[in-house]
Amino acid sequence: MATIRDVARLAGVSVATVSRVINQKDSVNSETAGQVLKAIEQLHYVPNAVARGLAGKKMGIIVLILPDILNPFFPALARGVEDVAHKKGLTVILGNSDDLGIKESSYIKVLREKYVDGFIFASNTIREEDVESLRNDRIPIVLLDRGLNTASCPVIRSNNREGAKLAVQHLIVQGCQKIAHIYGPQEFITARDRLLGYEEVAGRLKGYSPSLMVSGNFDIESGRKAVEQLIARHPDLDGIFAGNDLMAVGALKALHDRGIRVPEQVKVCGFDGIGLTEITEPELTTVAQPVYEMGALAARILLDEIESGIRENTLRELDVRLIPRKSTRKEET
Amino acid sequence: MATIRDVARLAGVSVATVSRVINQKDSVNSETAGQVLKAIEQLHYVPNAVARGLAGKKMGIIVLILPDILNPFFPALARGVEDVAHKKGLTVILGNSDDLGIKESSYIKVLREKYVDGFIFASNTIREEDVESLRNDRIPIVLLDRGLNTASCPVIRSNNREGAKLAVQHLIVQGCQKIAHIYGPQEFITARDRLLGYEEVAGRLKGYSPSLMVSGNFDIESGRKAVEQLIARHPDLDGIFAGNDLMAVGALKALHDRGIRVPEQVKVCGFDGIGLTEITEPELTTVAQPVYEMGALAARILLDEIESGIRENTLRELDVRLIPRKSTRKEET
DNA sequence: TAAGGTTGTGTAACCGTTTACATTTTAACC
DNA sequence: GGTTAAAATGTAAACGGTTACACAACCTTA
Repeated sequence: MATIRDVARLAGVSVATVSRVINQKDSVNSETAGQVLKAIEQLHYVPNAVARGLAGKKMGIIVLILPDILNPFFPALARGVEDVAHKKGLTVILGNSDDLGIKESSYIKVLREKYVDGFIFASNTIREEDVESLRNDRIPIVLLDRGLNTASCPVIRSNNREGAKLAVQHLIVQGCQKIAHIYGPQEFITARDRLLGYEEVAGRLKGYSPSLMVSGNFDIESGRKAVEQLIARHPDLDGIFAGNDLMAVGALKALHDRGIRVPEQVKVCGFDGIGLTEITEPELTTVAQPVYEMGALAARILLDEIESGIRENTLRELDVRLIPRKSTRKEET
Repeated sequence: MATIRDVARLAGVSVATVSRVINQKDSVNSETAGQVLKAIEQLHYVPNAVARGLAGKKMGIIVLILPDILNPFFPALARGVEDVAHKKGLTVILGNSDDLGIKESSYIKVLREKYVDGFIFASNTIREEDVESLRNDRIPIVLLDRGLNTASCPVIRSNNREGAKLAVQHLIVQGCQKIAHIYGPQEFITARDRLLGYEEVAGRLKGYSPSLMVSGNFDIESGRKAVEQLIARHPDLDGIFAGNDLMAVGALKALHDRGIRVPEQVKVCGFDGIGLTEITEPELTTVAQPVYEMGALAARILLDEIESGIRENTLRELDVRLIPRKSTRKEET
């Protein structure tokens, strides 16, 4: 592999000049630049990223830490990040944290020494101290789905509360009168906001009772179990709003197993808009988050900060949209 | 951040000695080593990975190139790779190629200059020349799902042909007599092998006809269309072996739309074993590949080669296993 | 006891860039 | 033409490690 010195020699200039041409920094006589370019061409010279990284403390790499790429919510996020990064010539390192603060810290420790340009955390367990320490070293960060309190960096999330309200209102319009909610782990702000949205709308219903809210873990199995509880408590329930799609799928399964027909007897609505929702029978109504766009936006914000060095610690809340499908269809009379 | 020179100064030795202690190379007096260790501790010194990378041409990074992380087959693969890599202290760069040779080349070009330690290609379109050029630079590679001809590097895949035979035999045992096959793009060896396995077993059936084989694209929509064709040609067909799970899901949908009941009238079997298969109604029988293990194995082989420098260009074919579910259930009489 | 091995350590070159600073050349103005 | 600013280029010191080579001190061994 040719080095910058080879190029300099062939072009009859110093390495500094070659570097200037490559980076289009400072001024270079256009004729000289031509010589250099020709030499670069001739030697098939490509600048070495590691040497650059060492000198400039930036490797052209961003890191995406998420809980688990196996969770069907995250591939779209990852793809959004990667597409934007790749377009700008950066590469993406992927880390699965399993929502373990320790694992996150370990990624940060290792990657910091690799001079990565920035981090995107889609994981809910990042430690405040880790964020602080990265900020101190002026390493850009973008957070997904975190609370406002962490106002020291840009945060992206979607409008979970509004989404939940949309879901419940939709169920009402479709004729439901007794609507239950399976909520996710309350340490996640997303789960809290969805619960709040539910309460705001469903709380006004005549048939409402706090016992219509049961907890789940954001996975299929817990959705299933939640339905068992709900049916026992409220045999007359006619609508379920699940805190995410996986739990909604579990609910669908439990209802099917008990011979309760969806949507005729009970209508079900999920949240997230993952691909699975088009595959269930009946297809699942859901409140779709713009997951790919969230990833892409996170990457763009991160890259902007990397390029400009300017922090914009704004909170961006993206709009969600309801996708009505068969699982909440009103029977034609 | 402290550097190796700070440590050397504090310990009263040369940087070479510090380096020796860190890397446990060459011999160092144990007393001296103690001093160095103490200094390292005291300064919270962590070696800089980029400087190391520049000197040693290895950044402690491996690359996983796959067609598209959105395809539900790949997250498990990625997770397998990442878990093994993370355990050994390496990080993983992820690239989506969209099965475009150009995109793969572009990743290779960029990443080579980042001194990545090795590549795993789960993408079917890597150019022979790219493989060659990496091999020439002694950069380790592992290939997934490629043919034998590319015998210049380790290849991992699962036993697609046996799996297809398992699937068809299972359908026969469940009572099917006229079994169709929806095959994937024939430029993929996986799709070819599955087709061969199908022909080998189904070809012996009385009702067999070449027109029972129709093509698909490994996606849901093409599975749907394939069924339309099949039903038109063979209204009496009673079994479908789809070349992958996504097409099987499409088949299920098309059958459902036409009011054909699964498994009573037609039985359906997929291939891959992705999570979706547990969510359909009826749940989908499938031939499961050990996807996570394939990823983990690929990473282990790669890391072995990185550590030892020894190439073992073997082809490993992993066993698949049939998971019988409702979509092929025989009605009790 | 002289020759030949180990063991332990330091010196300095090297990996391939960027960039602060110095120096030279050119342009611009009165 | 002389002064000054701007443009163009070169020199060499970072960036933070690894490692070939040299050398000293201490053992062996015949």
